[in-house]
Amino acid sequence: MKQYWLIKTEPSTYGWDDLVKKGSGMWDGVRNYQARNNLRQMKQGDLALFYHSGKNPGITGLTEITREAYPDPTAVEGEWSAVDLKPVRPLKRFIPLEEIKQKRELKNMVLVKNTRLSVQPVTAGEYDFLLKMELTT
DNA sequence: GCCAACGTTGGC
DNA sequence: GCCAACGTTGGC
Repeated sequence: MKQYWLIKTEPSTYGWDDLVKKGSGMWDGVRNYQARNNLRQMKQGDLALFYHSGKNPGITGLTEITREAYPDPTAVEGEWSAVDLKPVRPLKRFIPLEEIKQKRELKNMVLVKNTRLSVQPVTAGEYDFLLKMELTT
């Protein structure tokens, strides 16, 4: 069964445009155990929503996991993991965090409940709802 | 730039 | 094993 995820990034460091420019990316540098464990759960073909944090936070695009967890080459110490992913498409419109927080259907999203987790699971219900939001204004 | 929330570290 | 101190993330 396909799983859904949400990955956060600071656009000034590495944003959607960077990923699109390169065509694919290695998701490395995760240094939080919960986030790492989520990375390790990812399967090839899983979809991950691409979220920009910082100024004007929200979801910008959709990505697909192309390589499952392997040791993070940027880790000098400790057992950390990285995955590879590629952009699928930008969302038809940017979905701001502010709007997500207003939806009753999304009030249990990890994004809302645990704002600081950088790699998090998204339920199928939440995923479907977000894709519907994408089509409305 | 501030601060709340959370994770990690280290003393005991 | 508890908890205070500290560092980091990320919304505002």
